[in-house]
Amino acid sequence: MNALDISGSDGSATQQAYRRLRHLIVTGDLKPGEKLKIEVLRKRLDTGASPIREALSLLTSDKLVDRLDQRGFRTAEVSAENFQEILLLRRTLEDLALRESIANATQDWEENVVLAHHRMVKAKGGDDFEELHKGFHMALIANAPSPILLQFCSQLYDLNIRYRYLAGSGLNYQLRDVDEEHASILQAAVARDADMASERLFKHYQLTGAYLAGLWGEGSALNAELFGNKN
Amino acid sequence: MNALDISGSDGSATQQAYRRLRHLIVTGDLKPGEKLKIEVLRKRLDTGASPIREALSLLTSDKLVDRLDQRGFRTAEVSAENFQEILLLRRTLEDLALRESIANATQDWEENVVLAHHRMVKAKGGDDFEELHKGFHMALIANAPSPILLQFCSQLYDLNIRYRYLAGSGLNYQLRDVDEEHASILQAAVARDADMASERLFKHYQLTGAYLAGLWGEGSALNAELFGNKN
DNA sequence: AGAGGCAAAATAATCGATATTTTGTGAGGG
DNA sequence: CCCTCACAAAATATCGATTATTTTGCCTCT
Repeated sequence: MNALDISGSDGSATQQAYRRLRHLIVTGDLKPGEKLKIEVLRKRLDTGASPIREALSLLTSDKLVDRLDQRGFRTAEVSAENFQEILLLRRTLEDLALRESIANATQDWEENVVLAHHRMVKAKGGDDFEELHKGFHMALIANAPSPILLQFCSQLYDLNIRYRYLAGSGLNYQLRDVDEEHASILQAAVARDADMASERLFKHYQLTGAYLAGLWGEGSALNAELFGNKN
Repeated sequence: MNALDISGSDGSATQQAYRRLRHLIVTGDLKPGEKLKIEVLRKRLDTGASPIREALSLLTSDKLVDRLDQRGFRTAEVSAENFQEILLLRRTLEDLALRESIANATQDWEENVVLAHHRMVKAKGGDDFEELHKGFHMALIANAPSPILLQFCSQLYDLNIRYRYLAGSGLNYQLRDVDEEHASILQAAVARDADMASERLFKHYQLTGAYLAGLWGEGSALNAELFGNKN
């Protein structure tokens, strides 16, 4: 790669393709269940077939893409059951991780959490809010001495935001006082109060879940996305 | 693929390579941290570079292989911490899954559990005991309405048996009365007694963990495997 | 008219070769 | 004597084309 290449492209062609495809899927640009033809993607991303293929393999690990034995790839289907499962697992696993993280609290960890929160608040409404929001949640649990658990949480987080985008992004997401919820979790975590932090995180998820589940019930746009076009 | 091809090879070259590499890694034939050179593996498995590459990508999802940005692949490292984490996560997640599985018990499920147990007992000492043992454990939790959770359990199971092989297989594994442990779990599950099944499963893991951890303490062969050759 | 099967097209999987990157080695300078 | 830089060798990543598989459309036969 040329050293002068300015585009946000670090890493190999595979990595680029991975990030771009991931974004297309998470944001719903590539629809659930849509067939992913190598040739089409190759042209769209202007790269070779090998990087595409490898990127799709990587996305398979993230459960964003399904591989059909000799019939290529397609984006993972979505369903109410899948959504509920993700929500439930997140609550369980992040609670677990949060408790372990606080149990092993250090000053470094605490400062990172504060920073992550600050950055998230500052970026409210911005383009990279989503990323920073994840950053905050991951920072909270980052001190759990359990890399595998953390990776599960990260993966579930990504699966979840896909549903958020399918539900019409987080546009009117701020109806609730999410800021206050975040702040109170931060405060409990910094105070090393695992029970309180856990309780507040749990409530945060409960509300988020109710919010998104609500979009389901009312003949919403989400249903169209979910069951409309499966070309 | 030729229709007359008799070898246990269904599926694509990639799938074959995946299964064979997976076996080589889990059984310790490919040592922890060992560099996986495409060219070497290509010759060893007598296939092309592309299938090898894709198989390694798939194994990355299973956490059996690490991908180093532009420096190829190597088998995942092992460590006492990693082992303990796997053990702990398995206990937590399988307990969760078991309770959900029993809560949704059906006759089909019950019969599958009984069958899986029978097959495992029958195969004691046989070549496919390992596979059937996993079959039993997965059958227990299979009724949990949570495919993602089940997949986490399956993955953790595989990571765990890798350590068992590294500890010198399960040769003298039968010192404990594992049969009795399994039977008692089966009995509790069939009786729909979630608490008792959970308690017995937990104890089963505790004993297994102690057994394997014991191999660690005493200047064992495991340490040699773990810290000996990292070529 | 419908079912079944054959042929053609589309698509995925695989291969062989090329380009890029990393790693190892040795000479020159501090 | 050690460190740094440049070059050479090795290995990986990527490309373009070939091969194998699946799907689609059409035709025949009942």
